[in-house]
Amino acid sequence: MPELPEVETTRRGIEPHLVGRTVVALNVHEPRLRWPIPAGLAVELVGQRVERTGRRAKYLLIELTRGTLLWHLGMSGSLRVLPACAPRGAHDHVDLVLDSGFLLRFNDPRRFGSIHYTTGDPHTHPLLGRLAPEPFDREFDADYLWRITRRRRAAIKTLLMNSHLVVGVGNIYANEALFRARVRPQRAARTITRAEARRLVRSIRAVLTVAIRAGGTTLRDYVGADGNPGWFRQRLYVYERDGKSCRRCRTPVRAITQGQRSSYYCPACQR
DNA sequence: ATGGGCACCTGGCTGC
DNA sequence: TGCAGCCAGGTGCCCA
Repeated sequence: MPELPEVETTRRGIEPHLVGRTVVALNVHEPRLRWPIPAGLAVELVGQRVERTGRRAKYLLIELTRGTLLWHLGMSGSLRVLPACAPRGAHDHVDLVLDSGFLLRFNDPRRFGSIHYTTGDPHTHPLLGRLAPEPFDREFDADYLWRITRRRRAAIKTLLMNSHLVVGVGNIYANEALFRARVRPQRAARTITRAEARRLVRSIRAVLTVAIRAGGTTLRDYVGADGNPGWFRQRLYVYERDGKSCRRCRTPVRAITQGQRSSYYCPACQR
C-alpha cells in the first residue's frame, strides 16, 4: 500500500471536500475487507458532520460529530472524491456520500484495507494505541533509534518496518531510507552506530518528505484523491531497480529477500 | 520480549 | 493460447 506519503497525500486531497460536509449515506457494496465492515455502520454515520481529518501511521482518520473513522488502505487501496453520480467500477467497495453532491469512494482490489469506527479517543483504539511515534515527532530522533536497536538481532530493515518501533515506513521507503543512510538492509540492528542512527532518522524524514511533495509513489494501483498517480517512482534509487546501475556509483543494484519481502541495495554505497 | 512465518485477496507477469 | 507459479505500497496473529 500506500505507505505514509500515500496516506498523507490522500488525506490532503480529500480534506477540502470533506470538512464541514454532512454524511448522507454510506453505501457498502462489499463488506468483506480485512475486517468486515459492521452492519450498522451506515445508520451510525448518517447525519454526522466531518469536523477534520488526520493521520496516524498509515491510518487515515476522519473525525465526525460523534466519533472517528479509521480507514486503512491496505496494499492496494485508494480513496477518491467523485461526483455522486459517478458509475461504479470493479473493486469499488464503499462510498461515503456527502451532502455536497460528491462522494468518497474506496477502491481496493486486494481487500486488505479496513474501516473502523470508534466513539472514544481514536489514539487509544486497539489498533493505534501501541504504535511507535510518528517519524516527524520530536520523540523520534537518533537517540530513540539508537536505544531501540541496542538489543535487537533482527535486520535493521525488518525493524524499520515494524510499526511498534517505527511508523509509516513500508517496503519502498525502508529500502530508500537505508540507501540514503548508506546502511545495508541486512545489518543486525544492534550493530548500527550512533552516526548511522542519525543518518537513518534524517533519511527517513527526508525520503518521506520528498515523496509527499511528489504525491507519493505509484507502482500499480495507487492514485490520489483526484485520481492522479504519485510521481516519486521516478526518484527511487534502489526499489525495484535490481540489476540496474546505482544512480550514485553505477554498481549494479542487488536484490535479496528478507522476511518474505524484497530488499534492494547498492553493495558499494551501503555497508 | 523477540523473531519468524502465515494468512488474508486479486491481478499481472513470466515461462513452459 | 492456456495455465501454473510467483510476485506485489500491510499487518495482525500464532507459535517457538
